[in-house]
This record gives sequence, C-alpha cells and structure tokens, in this order.
Amino acid sequence: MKLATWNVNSLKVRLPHVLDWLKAQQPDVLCLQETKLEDHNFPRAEIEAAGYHAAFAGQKTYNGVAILTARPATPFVSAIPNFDDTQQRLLAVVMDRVLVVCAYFPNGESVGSDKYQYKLRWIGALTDWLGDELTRQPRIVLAGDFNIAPDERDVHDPQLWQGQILFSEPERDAFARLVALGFKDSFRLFQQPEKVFTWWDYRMMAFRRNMGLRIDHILLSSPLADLCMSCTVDKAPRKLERPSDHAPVIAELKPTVR
DNA sequence: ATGGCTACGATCCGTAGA
Repeated sequence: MKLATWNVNSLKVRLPHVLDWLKAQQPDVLCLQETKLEDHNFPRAEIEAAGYHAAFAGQKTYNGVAILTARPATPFVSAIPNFDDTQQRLLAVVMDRVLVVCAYFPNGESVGSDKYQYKLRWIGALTDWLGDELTRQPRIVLAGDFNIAPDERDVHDPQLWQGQILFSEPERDAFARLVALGFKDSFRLFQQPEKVFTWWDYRMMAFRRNMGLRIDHILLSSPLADLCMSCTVDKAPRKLERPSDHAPVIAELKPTVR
C-alpha cells in the first residue's frame, strides 16, 4: 500500500501536476492540503477520470483538505471531534480497514501570536482525539502538513530557525506528544540522506539552494509501522513550472489485510 | 539576508502562507 501526502497550495492551480503525479506514482492514498476550494468547485470529475475516489472538506480561499483513494473509502470525520473550528483542516476516511487521517496543521504565524495559540490548541485537540481513537483503531495513518520540523536534522539551518515558528520548542514538544500516543514518523524508520526537506520558500531561490524544512509527515500507528518498507520525498514536482512550495511524501507499506 | 514568492479576492493592495 502506497500512501502519500502533498500540500498543493491551491488544487485549482495544481490540478495538472496532481493528475500527472497520480498517473506516474499510482499511490493507493493521496492526502491533499490547502486545496483552497469550496466543495462545489472540487474537480471530482477529473479525479474520477484519473481512476480515483475523492473525499474533500474545503472552504473558499484558505485551508481545505482532500483524500484521494484508489479504492472506495468510507467517510469517518471531516473535522476534529469535540473541537470548535471554522477552518477546514482535517478529514478522515477508512480504506482497507485503515483509518486515514489527512491534516493541515495551522501555520502559527509567529511564536506567541494568537495564531500560534490556536496552533497549539488545535494540536492538543487532535492529540486528545487520536489518543481516544487509538483505543479502538489499531491501524491509523496521520498524514499531512504538520507545519512543524520535529528535529534539527529537519531544518536547513537550525541556528537561524532556533525558537522560530515551525521549529519552536512548544511546537516540537506538541509533535512529540502526538507521536508518543503510539505513532512512528515513517521517514525516521529508515536511514535517510542528509538535508531532505519537504518545503522550500518561493523566495530567495530557496529550492535551488536547498534551504528547506521537513514539515510534511506520515505518522503510522505501530501495526502499520511494522509493515512500512520505505519513506521518501519526491522532489520532482517542485521542479515543475508554477510548483507548489511543498513536495509530496510517500510511505510504502507491505500489503495489509483488506 | 526574510526585502526579493505565490494564491486569492479584492482591485492596482491586503491577507496569508511558512
């Protein structure tokens, strides 16, 4: 089972890239973030023509998540249960008896800001919910744009980013608490090259200089982590004309019992 | 080195992203 996540920064603009990528990679599951589309504008026909089923929860201009699946999936939730949120940032479906959770974590703007407080509360609510869900569902994938670089290895220049948004201690602690529920960061299950990132600023030629962060992740509950064979970042779409500022992350699992 | 992108929805600039 091939699982992937990609912040596309507007599905309207990036649809050609997504369709090409589906054809080339043929994932079983692709979680999308920042679709920036109201549901009535979701390109369902194009996705279905590519051979995929789509679940989506969007809004105008900002946020928005979707899960594309090669086989039919059962809707689960389209928001964090028991958390008041006007922003469309979470979607979960069940496919092959795996709970697939697609998440677009808040950016947080700057440490100490209102948006930062919201980010930490949002992660807290997600952690509470998934802790609860893990008591019932052994097989959970949490994939998405976490907007957190968990480790110094995940930042091109840790000194520069020290204490900054995306890398501050409270954010990294929140990430660690989420993982401590019983998840594995699939990327760190394997030996990896140095300086692998998933996001590069559009400015300052950051991509060409590999000035990036690893902030997009695929977390796997223990039974799924045991099946994981690889986790990689596909930089190819970031090199295209008018790219998203994020690259897709792919985790490959041995076949699960359907 | 954060100024310098990019997308969006409103105009011809502001908000947001990360």
